[in-house]
Amino acid sequence: MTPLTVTDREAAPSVRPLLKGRQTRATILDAALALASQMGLEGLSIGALAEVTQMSKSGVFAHFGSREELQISVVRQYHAKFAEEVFEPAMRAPRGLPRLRALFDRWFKRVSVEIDAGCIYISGAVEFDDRPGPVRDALVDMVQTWRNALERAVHLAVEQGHLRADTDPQQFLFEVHGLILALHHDARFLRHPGADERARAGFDNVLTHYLASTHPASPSRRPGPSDSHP
Amino acid sequence: MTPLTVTDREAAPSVRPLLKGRQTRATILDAALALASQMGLEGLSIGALAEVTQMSKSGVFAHFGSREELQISVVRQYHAKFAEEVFEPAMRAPRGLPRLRALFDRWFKRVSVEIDAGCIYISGAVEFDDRPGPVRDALVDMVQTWRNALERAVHLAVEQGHLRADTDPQQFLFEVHGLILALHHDARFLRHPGADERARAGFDNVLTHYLASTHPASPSRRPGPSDSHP
DNA sequence: TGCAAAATAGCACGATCGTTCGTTTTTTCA
DNA sequence: TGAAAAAACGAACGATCGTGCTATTTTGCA
Repeated sequence: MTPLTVTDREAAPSVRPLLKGRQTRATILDAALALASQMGLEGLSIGALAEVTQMSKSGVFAHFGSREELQISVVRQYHAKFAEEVFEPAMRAPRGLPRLRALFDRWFKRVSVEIDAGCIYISGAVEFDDRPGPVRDALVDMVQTWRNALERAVHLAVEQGHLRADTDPQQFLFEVHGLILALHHDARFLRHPGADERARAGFDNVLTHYLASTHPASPSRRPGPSDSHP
Repeated sequence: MTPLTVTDREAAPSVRPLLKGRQTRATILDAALALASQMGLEGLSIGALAEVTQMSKSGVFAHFGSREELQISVVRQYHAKFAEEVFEPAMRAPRGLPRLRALFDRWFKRVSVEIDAGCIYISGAVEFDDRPGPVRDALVDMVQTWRNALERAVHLAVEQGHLRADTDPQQFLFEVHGLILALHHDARFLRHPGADERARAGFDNVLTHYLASTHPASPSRRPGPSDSHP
C-alpha cells in the first residue's frame, strides 16, 4: 500500500541529474492537475494540456508515454498534495480528539475551498467506479491509504478515552465521510452557501454521538491554528 | 420547478397518434439511460447508442436533434423512473416518521442495488458541477425537486411530533444525504460489502439525534412491505 | 390500395482524440 | 567549445466524435 507520507515518486531517480525534463514534467503535471480538477480525469486531454503549457502535443506526450500514465501521475500528484496540505500538518496535533478535529477541519476546508477545483478523489471515484484498469487501481489505492490513516487516528482517539470504547472506527468514518461528500455536493454542484456550516454542524452531531461521557467537551469549538503545534 | 409526480414530457403530445417513432424513441432512451448509468452522461455517445440499438447514427440522432438534448432527455427519464420507484410508493406510507423511513429505505435500496447502474443524480452532480449549460440546469432542477419533496416529508415529521420541534429539515437532509453519498462511494467505488449496513446504522444514529424524546421508537426497526399501505 | 408523411439509412464533413515517427532544437557534460 | 544525449517539435495516422445533408424505406390514414 502506498505510504501516505509521500516519498515522492516524481522526484529525480538519482540526486544529481536534475534535468530540464523533470522540471517541465512538473510544470505539465501541475497544469494537468488543475485541468483534471475541473474537467475530471476522463476529461483530461493531451491536446488541451499542450495548449495550456504552450508545448506541442508530442512534447507533452513524451513525458508520460500514454494518456493512462498521465492520469495515474495526476492521481499521485493529487495524493502528494493532499498528504502535504491535509494529513501532515494535522498529524502534528496531539493524538486523540485534537488530531481528529485537525484532520477533519483541514479536510472540510479543502473540500469547501476547492470551489474552483474539485476533489479528484471524489470525482475520480464516480468516474472510475465502473472502469476497471490501472487508473482505478491507483485511485482506490490512494483513497484506501488515506482512509486507513484516518482509521488509525480514530482508533487512537478511542484509546485515549476521548471517544466511546465501543466506537466502531469504520462506522465513524463512514458517517463523517458522508458529510464530506455532502459538502462537496452542496457547495460545488448546488452552490449552496451554507454547506460549510452544515458539514461542521453534522460533524459535531456525529461527535456527540461517539463522545465518551466523561469528556463532554463543548462540541461547537473548532481547532485554532495553535492546535497544529505540539 | 419540475413536478416530482411526473406528467411525462416523453409521452405523446396528443393522445391518438402513438407513432412508431415514439416507441423507438423510448427504446433508445432506455438504452441511453443504461449507457449513461455506466459511462456517465458525458460518456454517452451517439455512435455507441446506435450500435446498441442496432440503428444508424443519424437515425438515433434524429430523435433528439442534438447530443445535449439527448442528455437532458436521459436526465428526465431517470427522474421519472426515480419518482416512480422511490418517491411515489413511499408517499403512500402515513405521514411523519413512517413515510420518512419508507423514503430513505427505498433510496438506500436504490443506491446499493444500483451496483451495476450508478445513480445519475450523483454522477451527474460530479460531472457537471463545473460545466454550465442546459444539462447542468436540468440536473440541478431535478435534484432540487427531489430535495424539496424530502424537505416537506421531514417538516411533516416535525409537525407530527415525531421529530424534535427544533429540527432543521435542511440540516437533517444534509446529514442523511451524506449517508447516501457515502453508501454510493463505498459500495460502488470501493466495493465494500458492508456499506449498506453502515448507511442504515448511520441513519439510525441521525434519527436518534433528531427524534422527539416522547417517541423513543426502536431505531433498529425497518419499514416492512406493509408500510406502503395506507 | 395508394399517397403523403414520418422514420430511418447512408454518406461525408470538420474537429479532436491518442499515438507514432523522423527531425530539429536544446541541454548536458567532458 | 564540441560532441553526445535529452528534449521538444511537426506532421501524419486511424479512429471516433457530433452533425449536416440527401436518399430510401416504413408507416399511418383516406
